[in-house]
Amino acid sequence: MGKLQEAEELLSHLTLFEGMRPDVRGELAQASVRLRVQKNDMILHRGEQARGLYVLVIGQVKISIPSQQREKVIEFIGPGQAFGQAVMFLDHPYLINAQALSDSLLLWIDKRDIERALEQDPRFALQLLKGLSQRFETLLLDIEEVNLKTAVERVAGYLLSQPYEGDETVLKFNKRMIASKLGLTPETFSRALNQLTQSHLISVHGSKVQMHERSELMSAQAVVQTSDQTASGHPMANSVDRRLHAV
Amino acid sequence: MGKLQEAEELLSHLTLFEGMRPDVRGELAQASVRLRVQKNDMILHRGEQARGLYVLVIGQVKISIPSQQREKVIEFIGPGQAFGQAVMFLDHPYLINAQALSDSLLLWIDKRDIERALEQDPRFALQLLKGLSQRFETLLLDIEEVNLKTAVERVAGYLLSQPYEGDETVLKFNKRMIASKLGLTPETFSRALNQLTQSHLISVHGSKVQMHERSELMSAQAVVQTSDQTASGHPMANSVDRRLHAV
DNA sequence: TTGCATGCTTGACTGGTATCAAGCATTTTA
DNA sequence: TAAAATGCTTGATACCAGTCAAGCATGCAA
Repeated sequence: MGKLQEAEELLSHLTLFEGMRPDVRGELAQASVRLRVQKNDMILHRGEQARGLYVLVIGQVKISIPSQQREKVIEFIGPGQAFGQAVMFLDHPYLINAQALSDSLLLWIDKRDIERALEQDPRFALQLLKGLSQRFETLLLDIEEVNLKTAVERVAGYLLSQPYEGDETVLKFNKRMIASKLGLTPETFSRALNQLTQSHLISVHGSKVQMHERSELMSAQAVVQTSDQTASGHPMANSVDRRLHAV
Repeated sequence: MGKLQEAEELLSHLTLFEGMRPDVRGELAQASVRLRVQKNDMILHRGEQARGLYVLVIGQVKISIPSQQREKVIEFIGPGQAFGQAVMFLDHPYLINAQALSDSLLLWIDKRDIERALEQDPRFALQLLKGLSQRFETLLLDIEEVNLKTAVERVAGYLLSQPYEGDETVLKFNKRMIASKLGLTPETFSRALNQLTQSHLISVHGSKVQMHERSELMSAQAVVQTSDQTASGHPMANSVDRRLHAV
């Protein structure tokens, strides 16, 4: 019966379970449920109670906030990433929907098994914390973008953040979804691509985008200032030193 | 020398350290640095390297994303809450600023001590995970609001979310900051309060806000749909049952 | 092949929020 | 108490993005 070995094999390749004690990982492998979903299947709905977490092994998943008028895409999940953790630890119902964008293979692990592993292996706890932290930071950056950047800037930023070959990127999702991820309507997204084209920074053919001058595109992205301006009215060479005078 | 007992006493009252093994908590208490900051002091800057985390014991702290044009307030931290964790686990520089809004007492704990405690006490890991999850959810809700609600709706929602006595709320921060938290300019915030006043839903006197009809104010808040519409084109009574046919 | 749905683009228009500017009120400083 | 800074409000205006609508291209189905 190779099922168990197979599951262990899967887990051992995922960052989330990296560095774990083999025996604890083995138990998780045994507890994990392997599931296949088809393109467009809903994996979880807003409002449902969370009973465990998901790890995507193969495929693509869309995380979004549903709304009658229009949904808001929060992020695209790729292989190796987990989702549904945050809510699991809080005993809240899900705030988000998760939908398969392609036929996918997932692992599902029950909350109780997660907590048991947590108790036995601190390295697993650390991996979970890292994963959550990563997604937290991503949300922060998204909030920053929506609040401080225009449509064209966000689109430029998105293009630059994508993997590319030569000067070409291929959009991995349909434009409607990318627009939603950037907090835009499809129309505005289309017009933003148009503007960048007019400025000779890119050219678009379907889902293929050529970026002619990455450096110029970066200036169009209007980066938000990243560090060490001394805070207005509170000059401070190094806040760590200053603040570590214990009381 | 009561310093150590004092620190232990402090920790034992904070949710983050609840349920910990006393000896591990003792070590954390010993490792923690107690620090006082004054109103308006910067506690940490964007771009700095994270070496540990902070727990607010007394006071108020503002977490914000700095920007030349205008800052974006992410959240207000109250006593008992931790901040700076997310980045700590990732070895990234901070994305945010933290500034004291009033004279405050904080604890600072070095990353290595946190990780040591993590290894020894899984309950601490769970508390950390819960804390991070909570803040993750909060960010999600903020993104939802910015994307799907108008200024007036966001202001109504904010007022309803605040603690109140009778029909009165007292705004705990200046309006400029609240506006930024809601992703608005101070002008728009002011006008939104005005609109709600014109509709006889509230009346404002300085930082005191009277909410005349909470129920009507709630309808002005235009709640986003919360659950179980069956997904367009993918009817499914209960996704858990359906998806748990393991492969 | 035709028909129909879906995805994307483009145009005209609207509207909500930001911006700029002025003025008042309150608090802080001298 | 006066002077200055800060916080807040209000008005006029601008502009960015959303909405509505039409049209085209592509892909899928009959």
